[in-house]
Amino acid sequence: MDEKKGAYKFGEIEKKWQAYWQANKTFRAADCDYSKEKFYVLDMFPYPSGEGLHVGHPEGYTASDIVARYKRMKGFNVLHPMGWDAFGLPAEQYAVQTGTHPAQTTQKNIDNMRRQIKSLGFSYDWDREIATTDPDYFRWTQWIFLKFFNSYFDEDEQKAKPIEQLPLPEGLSEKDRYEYINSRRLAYEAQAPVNWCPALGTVLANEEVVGGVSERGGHPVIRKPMRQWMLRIMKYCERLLAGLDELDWPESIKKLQTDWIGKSIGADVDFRVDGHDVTIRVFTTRPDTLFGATYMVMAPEHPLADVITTDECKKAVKEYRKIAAGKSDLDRTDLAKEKTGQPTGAYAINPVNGEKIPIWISDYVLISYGTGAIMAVPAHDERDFEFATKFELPIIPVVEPDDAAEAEKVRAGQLCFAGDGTAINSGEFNGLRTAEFKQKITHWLEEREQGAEAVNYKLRDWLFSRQRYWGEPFPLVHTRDGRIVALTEDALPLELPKVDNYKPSGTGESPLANSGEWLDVKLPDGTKGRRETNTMPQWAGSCWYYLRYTDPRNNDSICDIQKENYWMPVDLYIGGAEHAVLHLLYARFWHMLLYDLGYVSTPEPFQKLVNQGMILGQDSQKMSKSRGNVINPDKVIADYGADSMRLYEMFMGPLEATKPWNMQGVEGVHRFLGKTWRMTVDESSGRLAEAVQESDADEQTARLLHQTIKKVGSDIEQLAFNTAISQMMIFVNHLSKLPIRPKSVVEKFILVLAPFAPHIAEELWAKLGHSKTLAYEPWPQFDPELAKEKEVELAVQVMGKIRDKIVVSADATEEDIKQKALSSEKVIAAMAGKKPKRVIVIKSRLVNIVI
RNA sequence: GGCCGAGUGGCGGAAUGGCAGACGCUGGGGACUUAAAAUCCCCUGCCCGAACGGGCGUGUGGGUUCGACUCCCACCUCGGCUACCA
Repeated sequence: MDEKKGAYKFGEIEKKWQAYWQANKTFRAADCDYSKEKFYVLDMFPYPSGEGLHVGHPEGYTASDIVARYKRMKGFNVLHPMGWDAFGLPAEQYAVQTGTHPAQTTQKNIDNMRRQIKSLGFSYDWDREIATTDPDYFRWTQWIFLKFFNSYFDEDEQKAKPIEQLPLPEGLSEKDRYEYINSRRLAYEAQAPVNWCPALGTVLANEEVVGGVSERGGHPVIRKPMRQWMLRIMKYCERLLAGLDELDWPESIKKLQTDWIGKSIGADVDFRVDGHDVTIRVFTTRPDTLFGATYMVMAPEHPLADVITTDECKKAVKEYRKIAAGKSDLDRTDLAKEKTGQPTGAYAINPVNGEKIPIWISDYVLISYGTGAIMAVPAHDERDFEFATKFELPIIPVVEPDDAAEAEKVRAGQLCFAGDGTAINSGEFNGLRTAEFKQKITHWLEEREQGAEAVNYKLRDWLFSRQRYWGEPFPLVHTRDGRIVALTEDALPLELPKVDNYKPSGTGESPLANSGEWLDVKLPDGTKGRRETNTMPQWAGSCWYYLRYTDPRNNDSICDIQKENYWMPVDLYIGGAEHAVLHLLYARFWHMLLYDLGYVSTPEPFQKLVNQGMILGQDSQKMSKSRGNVINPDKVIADYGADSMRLYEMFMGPLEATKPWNMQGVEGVHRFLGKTWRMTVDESSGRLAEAVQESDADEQTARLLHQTIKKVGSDIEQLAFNTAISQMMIFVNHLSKLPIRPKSVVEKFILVLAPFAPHIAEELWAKLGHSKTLAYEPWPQFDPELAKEKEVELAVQVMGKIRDKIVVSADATEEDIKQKALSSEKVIAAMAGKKPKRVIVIKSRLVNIVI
């Protein structure tokens, strides 16, 4: 078999151009080039796993690369970087098993994934590559942590300020002063529950707990309070909510963040406890149902539970609290299970009517939300209704629904109604509508100092420490006299110690607690102390990496403010929807702090966000090893080439959609590239095809070319890559049939193809006689006049049914079209002698005759 | 349970108020070839019909409109996320 000299040899071509781009630094982004408009297009950087790339990664990366390449051709100065979110559990677990340092594993995985990513020909500026595990990078992650530690939140101005500016009350002792300041830092220590596995003697990350037991070994996991570092994200709830309005993000993601923050407005109400000098505060969004409160529930962890429980109930309550403490989160929230609880024997006094109501403890009330206690209104709350039904507690309806049938059931205590209605059984408030009642009763409570309007958020302060080795160490020292001292900025980076053993310490502390002399510190003033042994969570590094790309080698600051000012914000951010809440919320939070302190110039980091959809296996199931339906990108690239891979990923369907892989589809786009090749190159000689000549395009070809330039350009702007590719296929199908293919037409098409399939485009561009890369060739202009059809075919409907088609010139008047349509024989027949009542003419579409 | 998204040929999808099924895959037929691969050409939603042609058709039922895959209401199914937040 003769190997054709000029066949489309994608392997060689792709290697050649990747080497060219690398050697010429083709995609290096120039900082602060004010002669061009900037465009920052960012991918969510990957965790460098041992599995390497899966086909989901290149989906987003190809989309962003097409935009980056297109924008360069449109004259933009494009920043398109890539890096590695390289701290994380798998490398550490591997270290525990094998003793290999996680840094080694990480480096190996990065090298492999970099090779894979490069083999797809993405136009990243590799000079800006970063890894979160690099001390030159995490030095600044630690630096930002110090900013949190050394800042407080000014409530009046609703912004963070340096801790030195914190106004101090007069006359504080040194100790009080220290505590006053500490209690206001944006990074603070607190006791918080962690997933403790007694059998393994370690704390587990949430993802290591599956179904309430440890992923490894299946041992029970309980919640145990431990000393933790927290970040005061709650201070930013309002700004995190308000900022969403300005962002060009999918509405569904904005809603997810809004719901995650979970703002609700209601009232705090104080209930006196009968026979005790204490009050229990509850939060409710329905103060209008106070008259229907028939009991009260406290979370098992509530600090007053011990105080108020009567002697008769002590034993049962103690037992219940013990069981609750041993339950995992999952057990507690399992809806299938029945509600449980114990009476404390104590009674609370309802402030609106003086009624005595029993106080229970139950784990359906969470200590972490609101005040950790509720007033239960079974008639109007599903959970209370279920609980009251089980424990035979009274149900008093106080809101009457508007629907009469519903109202009857509610009155009979048979139906729980949580909507708005009219007040009943509520004394002087009877007859009020829900909204008005809420206002009045809140005011009433305020007057008597038994309650007040209150706002609550679901979002908790961010538990920021992990009991792990492979993370950023906290730049903090615990002194022997019990103080916490931050390292100075010039002491950064604080690197991880070398350890022999990556196993957890067994005390619940991180493996760093075993790391000998690293732990002992002598501060510059001579004070001795022990280093903080927790490390930061994986989110830390990804909270600000987009900033580092603007100035990745800066040794004096996170990034130069002028460069930051030039490049930020990110104009287009593409990544998976699984980061809709956590990463995107945490990154916005960090950005706000840096904004408050003047280190960045924009209030929000990511202007436009797009989520790529999931790619399923050929069997339309989620790809997984166990199903054996995983597609290996290396294999696809070896068999069909990177350009085919890129093209197929985009041709499968809309970017945001979930869609199944299909190898035959890859062959389809591969055929298209082969056709494009043969349209331009003579396969036997490898030279330009003879049909490609200097000549003018015929009218139809010119029209199709201009339509293609127009459609592909606008489709890229809308990220509708599948339809752009389909248009290019139509074009190639047409042009390759022509015996003479005007060179200028071929050239323009190659430029249009280039963002999608850059290797073959570069090669063909060279064959067409150009000596340098097409990466910065201007995007071809289309002429709207040339793109217009001369004649259009219109459908003619009679009463909405198509009866004939007519061809008219594109500039025919409505009257011309009407005449032509009405004179059609088929139309006349269909009208069966009736007179047209109305004739609707939609130019270039159709005519509808109403009779 | 809640929220979000999606239901269109044998398959991925296109059309978001104006000719449903572009483009690709699959399947069928043909050309080229000693033969095969590759390539090229034609056909390919369903039903009736020899054909011309006709009828039906975008998850289901209703509605708005001259006209609905597209807008509104109700329901069904599938997928993703979430989990007692008072």
